[in-house]
Amino acid sequence: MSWTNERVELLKKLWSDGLSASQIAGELGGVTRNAVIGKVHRLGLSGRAKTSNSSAKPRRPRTSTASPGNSPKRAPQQPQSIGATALKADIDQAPVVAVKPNLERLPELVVPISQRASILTLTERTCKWPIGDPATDDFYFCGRQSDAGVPYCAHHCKIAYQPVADRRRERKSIARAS
DNA sequence: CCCTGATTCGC
DNA sequence: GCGAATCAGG
Repeated sequence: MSWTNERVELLKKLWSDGLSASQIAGELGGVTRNAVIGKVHRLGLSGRAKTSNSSAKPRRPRTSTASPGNSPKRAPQQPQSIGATALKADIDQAPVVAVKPNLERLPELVVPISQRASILTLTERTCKWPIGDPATDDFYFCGRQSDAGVPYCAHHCKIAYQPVADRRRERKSIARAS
């Protein structure tokens, strides 16, 4: 992929919109976030918000990576984990909205504020399990680490994708208890 | 580990 | 000019 005018314009727009380089790379397609960052710099539009005062960055010289003689051959683009992709496919089929069972009985774990995510900070690998009431300020997403392509952290995956049989059994035992 | 942008330098 | 590799930092 080359940097056509259209792609450059889109890059400029998304960058000024505050999207991260990796997000922009995803939008554009066919480029890595490194390519995006490189282009941003060449365009001279780096450094949006984040003034980061001490702009003097001593940058160490690169430790020479390959001997000058042999052709280094870039590593192939990592094709995204097959396992994660497969799992994502499964999950996409799962009745995500329908689950979240017995929340009253399952004490919601407390997520440290620093890890909580808002709709704006969710990424491919942050847990998107909603906590609290969306209609109030007391609402956030779990935001902890999740595997690539998996929408929830390990804890919430357990809850969300608990086998139906288990849930039925659990529901029965709850009914029995009450 | 995950992520972010910044920089270098072979191509 | 391009962007992978690498760096520094959160």
